[in-house]
Amino acid sequence: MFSIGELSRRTKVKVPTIRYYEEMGLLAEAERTSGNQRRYDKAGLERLSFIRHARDLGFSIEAILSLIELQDHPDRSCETATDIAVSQLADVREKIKRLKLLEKELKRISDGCDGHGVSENCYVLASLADHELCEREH
Amino acid sequence: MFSIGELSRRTKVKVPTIRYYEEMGLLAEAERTSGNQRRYDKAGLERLSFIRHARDLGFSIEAILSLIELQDHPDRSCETATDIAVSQLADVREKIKRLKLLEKELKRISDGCDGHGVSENCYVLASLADHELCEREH
DNA sequence: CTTGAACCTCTAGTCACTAGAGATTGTAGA
DNA sequence: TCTACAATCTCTAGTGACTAGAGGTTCAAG
Repeated sequence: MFSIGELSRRTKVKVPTIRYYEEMGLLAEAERTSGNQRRYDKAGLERLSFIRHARDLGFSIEAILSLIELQDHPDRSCETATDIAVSQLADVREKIKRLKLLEKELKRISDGCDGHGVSENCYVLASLADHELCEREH
Repeated sequence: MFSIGELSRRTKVKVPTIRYYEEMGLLAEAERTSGNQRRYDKAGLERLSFIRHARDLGFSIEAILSLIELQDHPDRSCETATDIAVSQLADVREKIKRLKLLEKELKRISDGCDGHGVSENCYVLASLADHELCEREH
């Protein structure tokens, strides 16, 4: 049995965040000492690792809640879990696509400027002001 | 002179968002009709387009505030604007890098599952639970 | 038995909006 | 000119996923 601080150290999840996860129903309510402090065991550690890992992968709290519900009903099909992962993947790919376009434009913008006065037509400001200067839609 | 709704239609920025930008100091306080409704001119339209474009590129409100301040003091060097753009570009590249790692892992995860029961070792759930299954750190 | 780090709950703040209530205004058609 | 009613106004509260701080209590080492 270990304290919330120990759990925090082991999982790299901050203490208030752990309490927040409990409040959100991601973590079961922890056992308490006679003095009302939370105590965790290996199961708690594992669940928090799961949550942290899923959050790192960009899953929303809500999605994780579904995943957890699934774990607690092992009779159901794995399909839902796969659906959630697949939709997460689509999300990530969309984000990458958008960011790559932005990267291109930002590179173009920041390469165009070389430290002259703003009054003499700063390319950064001009580019932002005038969408016509973009190479493509975004 | 046009209304906030018209401005919204032209810039694709929602009406409450326009009011929010005004409150945040990104947009100057608009002129008003005798009945207290906001009226905008070409200058307002241009500034809002600038803001929208910068937001699309992921600049924070705070960064845009700096950029606007720069526009209003054309005597200063363009360097600050370039710095902001360059740091934005670094941000975007970092995000792309991270997302690509996630994409890889998510692909691996969602490919591994084919609809069998969760109890028989669903790969999605197992992967999330056990970081050891990751190909690399994230 | 004392000290002080760690813990507790609670409220409020973050960012960039978004939604809704309830009241007022602008404008097009009769 | 009157009447609808869409659009506008202000204000408050909610979103997601935390983070920060106040003020009080408990645990564990010395």
